[in-house]
Formats: sequence, structure tokens, C-alpha cells
Amino acid sequence: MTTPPTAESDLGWALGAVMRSYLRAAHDAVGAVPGGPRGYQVLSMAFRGEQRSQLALAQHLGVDRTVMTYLLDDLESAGLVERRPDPADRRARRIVLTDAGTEKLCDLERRLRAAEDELLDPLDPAEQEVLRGLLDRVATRTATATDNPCAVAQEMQDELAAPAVTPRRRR
Amino acid sequence: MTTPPTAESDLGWALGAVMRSYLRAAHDAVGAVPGGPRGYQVLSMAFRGEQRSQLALAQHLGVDRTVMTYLLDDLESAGLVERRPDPADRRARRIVLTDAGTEKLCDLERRLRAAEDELLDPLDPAEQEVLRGLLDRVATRTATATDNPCAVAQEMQDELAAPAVTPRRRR
DNA sequence: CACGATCGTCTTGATAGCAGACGATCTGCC
DNA sequence: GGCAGATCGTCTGCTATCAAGACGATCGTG
Repeated sequence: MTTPPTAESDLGWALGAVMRSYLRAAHDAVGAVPGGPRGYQVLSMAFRGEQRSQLALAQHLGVDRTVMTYLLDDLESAGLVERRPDPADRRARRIVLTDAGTEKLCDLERRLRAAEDELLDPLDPAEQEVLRGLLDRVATRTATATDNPCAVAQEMQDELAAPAVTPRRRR
Repeated sequence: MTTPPTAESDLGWALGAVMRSYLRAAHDAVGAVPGGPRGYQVLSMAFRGEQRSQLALAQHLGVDRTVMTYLLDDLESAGLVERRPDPADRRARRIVLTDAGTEKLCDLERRLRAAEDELLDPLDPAEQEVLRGLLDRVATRTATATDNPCAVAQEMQDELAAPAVTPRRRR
């Protein structure tokens, strides 16, 4: 049987397309902030204060810790956040918002909210909330299960002995 | 008022987290294919045959045309696709699947389907379909409106006169 | 106190992506 | 017909971005 089993919608493509649109809109909306959309997310997480250390922030955002260093360097030199030594663990730094940072965050959230609304415009308000809710559930689940890679991926790992992608021809 | 207006779920973070999980799973599932997940998507689009030229494919997938060249080079040298001259426009190339490509695509779709199911596991089947549907609607809308950038982004463009992001310090 | 592990930083090497130029070709206009 | 401008795919070179590794400082455990 050479006929692919499903001609239905491609989740991967839809995700990618929405992501691209979101990134474009977000980049335009918060472009003035160091680090772009990710800079905003750092601010947002720092405001909630749930993630204290840089590493926790980085993992939650899915970036390398070295990248987080640059990100925070820029945000700090812009006067939006401060690195304070964690009294409980002097290796770690606590990321706290400055007053200017809090104000900036407030502004950014408004802009971003407008961009999101436009992105989700094809859906009516009820559907928008459904989409947000479903995405959030999937995100929180997969995020907390980071150390627990899915079984399917696991068993497929074995077949990856050969180099997956040709490392782009030399020139 | 320095209190951010919304403490609710962050669409950007949720999107990013789901995207990361999906990419990780997809990369593991189809890693053996040149170009990884994007290679699969090229195959998938080529099979449907809706997008004929390389450029149309590239735009639909959101990649640069130069990248599409490398992508197709790898896929072609792997014997999965062929570049045929378009009889109607000898500048353009038509991307068609070989038999091996069709077979490979069939296999990949099964793997990917399994990975997607696992990703969406926290949702029950009905919710999964809802999510797919909503994402698809947003994606198709934003994708077709590519040439028509959203108004909010447009009016914000003006404020971007200053360099948005510090170009990462020289070393 | 000694040992290994962890956090944040810095340096370095690799890589993907983009801008630009190019030849080949199409289109429209004279 | 023939010329100018635009378009498609390719190639080249540069840059930003990322990840791996080493390092000092610190934790905690025996």
C-alpha cells in the first residue's frame, strides 16, 4: 500500500505556521525589548516569581543556560531586571524586576495581547479561550515531563544510529 | 498602575512549549530523513501536489528559498524526490515524489502520528480533534494573509526606528 | 576537611540562515 | 521581432545564533 494513511490536517504544519505568525507579530510588538519575545517571557516569568534561579528560568523557557546569561545581560543593562544573590544559595542569582521592568512588562503585555487577539481573530472569543486552554494543558504536561521523554521517541532512538541529517556539504 | 493587567495563561509560552515538545518528538520520529521534520513536510506537500514550484513550497513552509535548495538537494540525493522542469515555465522546477519517496512518506506519517498522539495524550480524543481544528483554522488564515501583514504590527513598525535588539556584544 | 555536583560565566567552534549576485527564463511593451 | 524588467533556482559570503567545554565559586555529604 503506497497510499499514505491520512490526508487529514497536518499538526506539524499548523503548529509551525501559527508559531511563525505569532513570532512575527510578537517580534514586531515587543521588538524594542532586549531579546525580543524571549526577553518579554523572561520578564513575565520573573514577575510571577515562580522560577527563581536563572537555570530554572532557562529550562522553563527552553533555552540554553549560556543563552540566558546573554539575555539577562541585555535586560539588566537596560535596567529592567536585577541579579541578586540568592541568600539561600550563593551560587545562584535571583532575577527580580526593577520598577522600570515592571512598568515595561505592563506595556508589553498590552501590546502582546493586541497582537494575540489579531492572530486569533479567525476564531470567535469562546473558541479562542478553548484554544488557549488546550494549548496550556498540553504545554504544562509536556513541560513537567521534560525528564521523562516519551516512550515512542525512546524506542525510535535506536534506529538513529546513522547520522540523521547530512551536515550540509562543505564548500 | 504598575500591575500587569493579566496574570492569565501566556499564549506565547504555551505555543513555544508545545512547539518544542513537538519538534523534539518529530525529530526523533523522522530523524533519519534528510532535513528532519522539515524534510517530511516537503515530502508531504509534494505528495499532495498543491504546491508545485520550489518557491511555493518554501513559502508555504516558511523557509527561505535558498534553504529549500539545500533541503531538496538532500532529499533528491536520497532518492526521495525528483526535480522536473515545469513544462509551462522552464525556470521553475516541479517537485515530485519517487516511489521510494511515497513509501517513505507513508512510513513517516505513521511514526509522526504516533508521536503526535503521545504529545496530545493529556487531552481526550474529542479535545484533540478540537485543538487540531482550531490550530488549522488559525494557520490557514494567517498563512493566506502572508502578503497582508496585520494592522497592529503595521502601526507598531513605526516605533521600531531604533535598533530593536542589541546586536550581541562583539568579542 | 575532601570529594563530587551544581550554578553562572566565559571562550571557542560549529551551523543555520540571510542578503546579494548570477544565469536562465518569462512577461509586457514598443 | 526585440528590448526592459521581473521571476525562479542556484551559488557565494557574511553574520547571528547556538551549543560544548572549561573555569571559579559554592553547596552538601561523608
